[in-house]
Amino acid sequence: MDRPELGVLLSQLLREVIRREEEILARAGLQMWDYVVLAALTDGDAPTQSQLAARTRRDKTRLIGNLDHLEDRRLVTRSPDPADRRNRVVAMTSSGRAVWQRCHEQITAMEKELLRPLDRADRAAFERALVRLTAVDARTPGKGRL
Amino acid sequence: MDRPELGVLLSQLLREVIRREEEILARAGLQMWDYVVLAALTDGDAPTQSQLAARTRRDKTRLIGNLDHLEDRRLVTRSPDPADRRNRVVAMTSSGRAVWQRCHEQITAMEKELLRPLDRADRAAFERALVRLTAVDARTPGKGRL
DNA sequence: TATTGTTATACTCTATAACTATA
DNA sequence: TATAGTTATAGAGTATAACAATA
Repeated sequence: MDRPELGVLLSQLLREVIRREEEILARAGLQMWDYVVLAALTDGDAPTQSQLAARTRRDKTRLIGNLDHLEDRRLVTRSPDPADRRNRVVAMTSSGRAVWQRCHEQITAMEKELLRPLDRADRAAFERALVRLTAVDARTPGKGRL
Repeated sequence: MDRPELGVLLSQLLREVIRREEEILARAGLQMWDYVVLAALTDGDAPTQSQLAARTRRDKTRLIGNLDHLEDRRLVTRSPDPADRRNRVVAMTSSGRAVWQRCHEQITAMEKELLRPLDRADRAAFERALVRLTAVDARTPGKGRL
């Protein structure tokens, strides 16, 4: 059975996911990449901005605007590391965590709604497949638009 | 069971698909969007460029560069419609079809390789799910970077 | 006047290269 | 000298508006 190419299917689906996600994030005053950066801090503080850039697969220079925005809104802090004052430790504030959590919950609900057309088995298989496929190979560095 | 958000998984996977696809297309001297436009013509000629733009969900002005490129390489033709000479009928040449076919085969092989980590049932479910999910809602018009 | 295809302009996003402050 | 973070410059990609040809 012939199906459209993966590139077509995936870009179409991702576009829709982004559209719905931006709607949610806009209500919280966040842009997509703000949220990505914020989300990367739920695992724990970033010892340096470069490290955070690598974690989010973004260029360190592109990260700065997001951090400025998040810091202005008191969702994260940048504090010089006393041990090496060139480094800035990036940490989530409690307010930042609250904003992230609210967004994350809404996104989870959005995803559930999006996947509703699938029956339970297919949905499980779909999610399992996605996780499996993205675990395959070493991630490429932080360039590009995705 | 918690999994990463769909946006993360899909963008990661799409990035990898694009990376591999660009490698294939580069060998044929095609850019990604050239290929998308070319592929859209396998279903049949486009009566107007606007119609082709809609078909590929691209802006009509962004289409022009691709058509210039494809026409230079004699992969498509643009001919004024005698019935309404404002319109240009866009058609694939036989050479264009051959180039497309070769790329398409390589891409199909690439996809098979990419999906190899999945067992047969999951792979089928994954493809079925993708097709189902992209059929859900009316496609958004031709703006944006995806 | 309206429409198709094209060109021109402005704007956004990304990549690269300076620059600063620490070490 | 080298590194983390920042700022500045240039380039690519996209959106919008103007334009020429045809209806």
